[in-house]
Formats: sequence, C-alpha cells, structure tokens
Amino acid sequence: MDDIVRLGREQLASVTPAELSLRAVARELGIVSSAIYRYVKDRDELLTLLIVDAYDELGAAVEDAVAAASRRSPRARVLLACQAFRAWSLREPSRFALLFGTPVPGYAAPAERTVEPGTRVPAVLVQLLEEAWLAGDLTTPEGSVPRTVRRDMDRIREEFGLTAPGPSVAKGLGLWSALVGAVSFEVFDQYGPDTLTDPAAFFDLHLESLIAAVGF
Amino acid sequence: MDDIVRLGREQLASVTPAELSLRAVARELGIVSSAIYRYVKDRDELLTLLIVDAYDELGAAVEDAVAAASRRSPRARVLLACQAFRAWSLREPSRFALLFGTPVPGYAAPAERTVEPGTRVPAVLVQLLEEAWLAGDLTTPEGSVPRTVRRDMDRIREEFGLTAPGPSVAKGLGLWSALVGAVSFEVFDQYGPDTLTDPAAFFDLHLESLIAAVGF
DNA sequence: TGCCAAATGTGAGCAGTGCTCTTGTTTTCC
DNA sequence: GGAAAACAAGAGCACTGCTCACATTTGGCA
Repeated sequence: MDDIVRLGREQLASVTPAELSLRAVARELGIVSSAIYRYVKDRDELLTLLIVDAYDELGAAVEDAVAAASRRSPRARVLLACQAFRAWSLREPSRFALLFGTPVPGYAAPAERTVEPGTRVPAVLVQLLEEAWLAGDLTTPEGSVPRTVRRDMDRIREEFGLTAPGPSVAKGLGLWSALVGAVSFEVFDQYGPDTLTDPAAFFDLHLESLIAAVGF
Repeated sequence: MDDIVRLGREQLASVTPAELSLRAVARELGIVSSAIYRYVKDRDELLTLLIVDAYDELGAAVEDAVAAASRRSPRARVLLACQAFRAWSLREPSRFALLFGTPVPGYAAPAERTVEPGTRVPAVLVQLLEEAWLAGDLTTPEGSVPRTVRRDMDRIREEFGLTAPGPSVAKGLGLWSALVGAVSFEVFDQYGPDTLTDPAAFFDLHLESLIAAVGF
C-alpha cells in the first residue's frame, strides 16, 4: 500500500499525472498487472492517494518554512511561505501539476479526502494575515465590496476563526491565486523561452508587490 | 485539414487535452484510423494546430473587447481585456487547459508556431500599459529592481517597442500571471466547493486590486 | 498438527489508444 | 489513355485500464 504510493510518487518524477500508469507500478512492484487491483480500487484511487500525499508534503514544507522564522514579521513570513511554495513546486513539477494543473480526465477528487490537506497552504497564508491584523500591521483596504463577496468572505472568516476584516481576507485569497499563477507560469514554462534569465528575482519582486497589495 | 481541426476543437468541448483521441476524429470523419496520418503527422501536430487555433480565438476575443471600447481609459480597457479573457476561458475550459494547464505529456509546442499567437493577449496588456504611460496615467513604481530583472524587462521593452519604464513592465507581466492564476482557479475549481457564490464579483474585485498595483 | 478461509498472485481477455507498413483504390494531370 | 500522385483500408505492434476465473500462499483456530 505504502509502496504503491511511493512508486507512484517516483513515477511522477518523470511523467505527468495524465500518463501515470498503474501497470507500470505493478511492474515495478514485481507483480502482475491485475494484482495491483487487490490494493487499489482504481487508477483514480491511486491519484487520490498521490494528491493527498502531495498536498501533505507541500503543506508541511510551507508550514516548516513559516515555523522556522516564527520571530519575524507576518509579512516576512508570508514571503517565506510563498518562496517555499515555489521551491517545492519547481522541485516537483509533476506533483504541482497534479494539484494545480489540468484536472485528470474523468477524475473528480473526493472532497472529503482532499479538501483538508488542500487547505493547509491557504490556511497558513490566512493565519499570517490574521496575525498581522491582530498586531495592527495590516492596512485595511478601502473601497466597497459587493454584498455577495462580503458574505462569502464572512463564511471563510468563520471557518478559520478570523477577526481580520472581509476585504483583507478577499485580498488574501487573491494573493493565493496570484501565487499559484506565478508558480504555474514558471513550472509550465508559460513565459516565453529565455524571457526571464533570473526567474527567482522576478518572482520575489512580483511577490513584494502582491504582498503589499494585500496590505501587509 | 480544416475539418480535422474543427473536429478536434469539438472534441475538446467534452474532453481534456490529454485524452484527445486521433482515432476518434478519424471515426467522426468517417475514415479509418490510419488514414488520419495522411493529413496530420502526429497527435502532437494536431495539438499544435489546436493550440494555435485556441490562441487565435482567445486573442481575437480579447482584442475585440478592447477595440470595442477604444474611447475608454487604458485602465478601463485592461479590465475589459481581463474580463474577456475570463469569459472565453470559462466558455472553453478544455481549450484554456490546453493553453495554460499542464502541458501534455511528451509534447513540446514548437515555438516558431505558437509563440506569436500566444503573445497576443499579453501584447494587448502591455500595449495598454504603454498607452497609459504615454498619457501620463501610469504611476511608476518606486523601489529598486534587480539588475537581472531590469535587463530582462529591457529586452521585452525593445521587443514590443515600449517606452514605459522597466518596473512598470515587470508589474504588467505580474498582472498577466496573476490573471491566469485567478482564471485557472475558477476553471479548475481550485477554490473549495461553494466558497465563492459570486465568482464574477470576486474576480472583478481582485482585478481592481491587481490593476491598481500595476499603477494604472 | 491439520484444515479452512482469507489474502494474494496469475494469466487470459476485452476495449481502447498512437503509430507503421503494405496493399488497394481513386483522382488528377499530362 | 496511362502514369503519377493522393487517399483509403486493414493488419499488426506495443501500450493502457480493468475484469474474471483460477491458482497459490498465508494465517489462525480447533
């Protein structure tokens, strides 16, 4: 069981999620192809396991980066969290694709198993937002927020026990999607070829701007 | 030839890029599977055709949205461009995935055929940035930019004939990646289930913030 | 110790994929 | 009319996920 996940993970080092082969892990396991179904219901089942596995490793990486700098400002830690996110993603492009790329064909992740681990990274960001708010280090955005969005943000605030204002939470969510976008551009080579000679520097610069926009 | 692209496009309405089947378009064409290779070298070849096709349609949609509001401010037109991008992407999720999602397995898009159409949307954004700059409507960012990034931006400025300052161009690029990230979150259902009841409103709000961060 | 049942592994088979190769049939053009 | 080019067919290879009937190993209990 654990071996299967391990082999699947190893396979993802050299292959995109869509071409992950159950037969290949069976082969690697020294077992005939049909025997794999004794341990795993489906290819989808393996995908789910790998998704949870990846979410957990990514979540841990980001949490560790933040925890290792617990004495620094929330703003500095947000930057560290984002950098850790980027570093993990560049190290594990296929697993990043598994989590944030095109969903695999007929597959729909079972929410009850993936939502919680999938929330770890945004939870870190939102927690730091809250910390900054409590410390008075958050400049809260002006301008009005549509009622619908306000309601959605209130639900999120309740879910995470946040006292930070709705508009700030909205900006935090925006940072999250922008972060994934920026990393996705790098991992998937979306910037043209040779347009960024120093992507890390560009990323940091971009992030500064995003973080400032949130109000940190 | 054109029929093949058409059928491929139609297939992409109900299927992700990774499971696009050459045999299926042959079938639909009333032809035996091997005959398709008379018209198309590879599955990769068809993918390239579909990518160019999608880039062109997306580019046209965004350009049209901007052109239809030529009398409005650059800032307003950037917003319209982004909304058009989002609208097209939500209308064509598989084709969005083809362009901005996980790259298909062994496939590497031939730069000489895809770079130009793929640049149309960012070109629009950067053009509006330039326009705003020329009109004096662009607040240029403070803070220093690393030498490496500055050089990269200078190359882009030259390529597009821009007079807008490097830091602004960098922010524009950042907007582009953040935009794709935001849309990707929606298309790929990356926000948890039922967390956004009014995604369009959230998108607009987020975009306001991003556009402001660029300096428009 | 002996036996039975559960767990695990096997191999054949089905339907689907991309792709190649050889053969056959149309068009087209001179 | 005949040669050449274009198009189509069909068999075949290697791969995929998945199922099913069957064999073997293993563990626990009487």
